[in-house]
Amino acid sequence: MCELETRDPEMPDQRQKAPTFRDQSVKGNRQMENIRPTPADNVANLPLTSQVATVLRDMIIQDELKPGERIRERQLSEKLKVSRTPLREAIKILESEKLVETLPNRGAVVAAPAPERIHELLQVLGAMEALGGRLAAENATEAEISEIRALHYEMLAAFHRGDKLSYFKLNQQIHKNIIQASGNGALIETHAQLNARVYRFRYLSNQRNELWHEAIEQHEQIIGALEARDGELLQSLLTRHLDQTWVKVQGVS
Amino acid sequence: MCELETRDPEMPDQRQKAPTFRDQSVKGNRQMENIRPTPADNVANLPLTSQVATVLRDMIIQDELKPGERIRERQLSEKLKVSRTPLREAIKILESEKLVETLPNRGAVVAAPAPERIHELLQVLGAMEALGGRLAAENATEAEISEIRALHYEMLAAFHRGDKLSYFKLNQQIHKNIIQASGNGALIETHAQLNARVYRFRYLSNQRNELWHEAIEQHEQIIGALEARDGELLQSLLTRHLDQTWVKVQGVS
DNA sequence: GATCAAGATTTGGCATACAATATGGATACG
DNA sequence: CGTATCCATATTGTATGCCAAATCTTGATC
Repeated sequence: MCELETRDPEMPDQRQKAPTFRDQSVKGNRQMENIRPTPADNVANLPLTSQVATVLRDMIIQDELKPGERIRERQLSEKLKVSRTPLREAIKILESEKLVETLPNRGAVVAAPAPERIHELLQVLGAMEALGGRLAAENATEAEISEIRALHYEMLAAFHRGDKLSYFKLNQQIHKNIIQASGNGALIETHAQLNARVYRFRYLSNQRNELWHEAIEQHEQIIGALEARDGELLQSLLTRHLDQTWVKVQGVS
Repeated sequence: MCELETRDPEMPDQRQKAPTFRDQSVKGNRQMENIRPTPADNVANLPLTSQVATVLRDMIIQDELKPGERIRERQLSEKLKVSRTPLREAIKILESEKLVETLPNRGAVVAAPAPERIHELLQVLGAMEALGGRLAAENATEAEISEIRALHYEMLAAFHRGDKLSYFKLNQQIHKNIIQASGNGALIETHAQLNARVYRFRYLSNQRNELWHEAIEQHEQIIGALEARDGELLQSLLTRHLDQTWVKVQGVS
């Protein structure tokens, strides 16, 4: 017993790999001479599990890990320079976000939702945006509305430049801002989580689709309704908008 | 999740460590003579992490773990007779379900949402039920509608008996069935997850409230609309129903 | 009485061990 | 030649011990 050491003192090389800076923040050292002001720390010193989950989530959403692809724990943990423990915990998080599926004794694979599933998700997302629109019409500040209008013009700019990527991201941002203007935190979270599940498909659809002008048209109406604070109209516009998304996404799988 | 009984046959004693099963498994022994039938194994031999998550979830929803209460890993892992590894993974699952919160370096506590949060959740839930109702009006089978009607009468029975617990559970079941009749899998999942977060509050509210007859009245209309397959009406009834829930829940925290 | 320093406890994370299962290839058999 | 069986290997699931960092507790000092 007592499988003593086997521990070598040059391990620091082994552990600090990830973007974690957990360094001298102990109490004795209270005067801050050249300590970096640690505004960015709020990102970096989160639990490693959360960081790993974020990385994985981005890898999946950005198609770096393809749907159906298997996630091998050891291999990935080496690549990310973390141990299996936080990686496995991160996988559990993504699993309950439905971004990965795990089969008993066979590990995790990136979720590959069937087209019908995407349709379902878009329906739910549509209901969320409808609610968000209704609430935003009541609660949005003028500044929020102005920002949305500004984003809309940026999107128009990207549209006329043919910059599909910027167009897509601004489009997403506009919807996100509308939801955020609702002031309903639970809605914001739920919407974000659902959106992550369809993000990749909407991205792919955007890449190969020529229905831009219709979406532009709809956005114009949507923002108009928001500025007029017409909740009912906004609600129905958003629902229809998401239905249209399904048309565009269809067949991309 | 989180409804009628069927709980606790498997949980209390966690001794399915692999007492048997390891000897003549793969050999030519194809017919199984006196192996214990254990049809419940399909539940019991899920990954331990999932089992632990289920147990914890039930403990939280059923108020066995109180909001704000701290979850000490080692202590709880001893109590459940599992190691810290699956317990920690289970906690991550519940964390992303928002049933627990974890503070960095201070571990997990049972979520204690502010009343305003509950209101937000009920709004989102209302939007989901509205969607569910609309879809159910289109897609529900006659059998599903009949079952809902039957549950309604059971609920009336419980009402007249003053059996609050049964009333509550049947009420929940009815709403769950409506959502299920929508045929939208993504909606079913999302609804269940959100519902878990407010379950306890609705339960407590039900225990100490005298607005039963109004809810009964509303349910009558809801089921009528479903039978008439009037999606629009159903949608608005359900939204209003959930708004009313907020009135009842208010002040229970 | 306030402050600070030294334990005690707990979480976060790593590494390792090992059993159970899955996978893929080799082999045997028809 | 094809198919079924068996074994080696890889991988996951779980347990366990360890350690560092952070938090909490306590006690001592001024």
